[in-house]
Amino acid sequence: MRLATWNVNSIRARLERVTSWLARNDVDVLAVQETKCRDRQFPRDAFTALGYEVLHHGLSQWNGVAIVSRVGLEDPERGFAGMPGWGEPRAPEARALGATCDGVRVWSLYVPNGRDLADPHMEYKMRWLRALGSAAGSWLAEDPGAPIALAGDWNVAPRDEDVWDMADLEGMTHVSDRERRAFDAVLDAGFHDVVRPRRPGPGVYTYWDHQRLRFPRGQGMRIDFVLASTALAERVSSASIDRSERKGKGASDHAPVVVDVDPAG
DNA sequence: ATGGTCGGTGGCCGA
Repeated sequence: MRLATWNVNSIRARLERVTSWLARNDVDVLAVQETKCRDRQFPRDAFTALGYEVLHHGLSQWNGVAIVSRVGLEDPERGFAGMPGWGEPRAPEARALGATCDGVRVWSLYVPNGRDLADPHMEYKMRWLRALGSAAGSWLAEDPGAPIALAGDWNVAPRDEDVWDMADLEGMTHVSDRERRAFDAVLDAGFHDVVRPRRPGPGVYTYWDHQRLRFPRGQGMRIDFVLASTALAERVSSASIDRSERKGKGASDHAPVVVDVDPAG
């Protein structure tokens, strides 16, 4: 099974890019983030025409997550148990969507952007990450051999080599110690970054800000991950980042991350 | 030169 994750930064603006990429790359399951639309606005027909089923969770013009699959899409879950909300009063946002695809529990995740270390959004991001780690840990406590993929835009660059220059990012979000600790807590709960061992850095990124000409300058960050449970990680045969999708007019600011998974033994 | 671009939307907000 070929599994991918991609923050598309508006599915309606990116529809041609995404569908043609799917058709060219033989992808079975795509976890999508930042669809930026409500359910009724999601362009389903373009995917069903290619033989995919679509599961979408969107509540407004912000956020929005989807899973597109041609190998099944069972037991949908919108949000996870204990997922924090935002606002006053607190309300859940469309940032997490789970479904089982050919026996693999796939989560499409869009971790909140902290904006600034002193911004209230930062506390929200921390709450959200900790709750995700806790939920993911409980799934494995229940079934240690479960094949689970936590796929998405984590808005955290967990190691120094995941960014172009730590000096340029001093005092910024994505690289702070507490964000990194929260990310590492998910790994400690029994999950594995299956891309880095196969795509060693430095200079391997998934995101380049549209602002400040980050892409032409090679100033990227690796913030999109497929974190696989041990049982799933053992089945991963290859992994890559399709940097070519960041090129040209009409590109998202993120590139797709692709993982190949062997059939269950 | 400390900005530069893209989305959503509706006359700014979010990344």
